[in-house]
Amino acid sequence: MRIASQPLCDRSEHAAARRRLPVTETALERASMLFRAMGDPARLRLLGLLAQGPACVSELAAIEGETVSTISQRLRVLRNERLVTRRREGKHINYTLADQHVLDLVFSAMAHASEAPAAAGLSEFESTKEQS
Amino acid sequence: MRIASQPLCDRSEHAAARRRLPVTETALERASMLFRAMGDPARLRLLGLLAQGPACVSELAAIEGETVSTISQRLRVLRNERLVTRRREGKHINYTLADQHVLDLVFSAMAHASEAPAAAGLSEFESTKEQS
DNA sequence: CAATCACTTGCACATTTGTGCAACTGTCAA
DNA sequence: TTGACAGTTGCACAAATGTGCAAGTGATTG
Repeated sequence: MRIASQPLCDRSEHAAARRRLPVTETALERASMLFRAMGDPARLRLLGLLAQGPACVSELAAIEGETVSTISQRLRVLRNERLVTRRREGKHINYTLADQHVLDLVFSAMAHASEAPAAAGLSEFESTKEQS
Repeated sequence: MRIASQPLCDRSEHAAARRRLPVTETALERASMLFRAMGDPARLRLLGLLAQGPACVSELAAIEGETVSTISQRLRVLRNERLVTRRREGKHINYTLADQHVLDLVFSAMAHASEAPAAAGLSEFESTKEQS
């Protein structure tokens, strides 16, 4: 089930023109897990809140208007990808962004997102100015 | 079903300590869609390939050992988030990374991912050095 | 000790997502 | 026009994901 059944085009010139990039398979796998963790509005909003300062679960639950359980689950996903860090302080457990890196990621994404008003009815072909 | 039913802790000092951040709800929504699009190993691998140069669908299908249909679907998701661009050239349609921005995002993620060897059995609390 | 607060987790359920097949559109060449 | 090639899309199905409830852990207080 992994073999392309349709006939292939022959475009090996392009393959030759590729730049070499150090992209290992495992790094790619991890990066995708990281993106997936951030790929949920609710979780991303949580990161946004934590970007403004540390907070405990029930605090976040109150702000979001969700159950503590739900928030805890969301934080668990973020924690699994080391996006947030947890520290016990007396009765509560405080969550914080793991590092500035995370924030950069979020801002980069928002920058990209605000450049183009999302995809809806974009023309079939963005530009069409070259020879056959 | 959106009201926290458990008793809340009172930590308003933290709320006061938050830094202001211009994070609109729609920007956040879009960013999460973007992350979601990148949150799949197969699609991220596609971005990795395109980072090395433009390619057409069947070329990518051959490299990945997948059906043309599958690759096309994956590219569609990336295209919806404006991560890649498409241009007809004769018989084929060439895909390219939309901009350098995208590459930065991927590299940032991989940097973060390689810092910590993914989460598995990390200690319950990363650090525990403060008063009650 | 028991009671309470703060949080986590097991489970069940509905929703979303990814995939391939088959059928479609669109391009080029004879 | 016909045929071959390059991609896309509708559909159905399996797998993954997000959610809340209820029951659990762990720390603090009486």
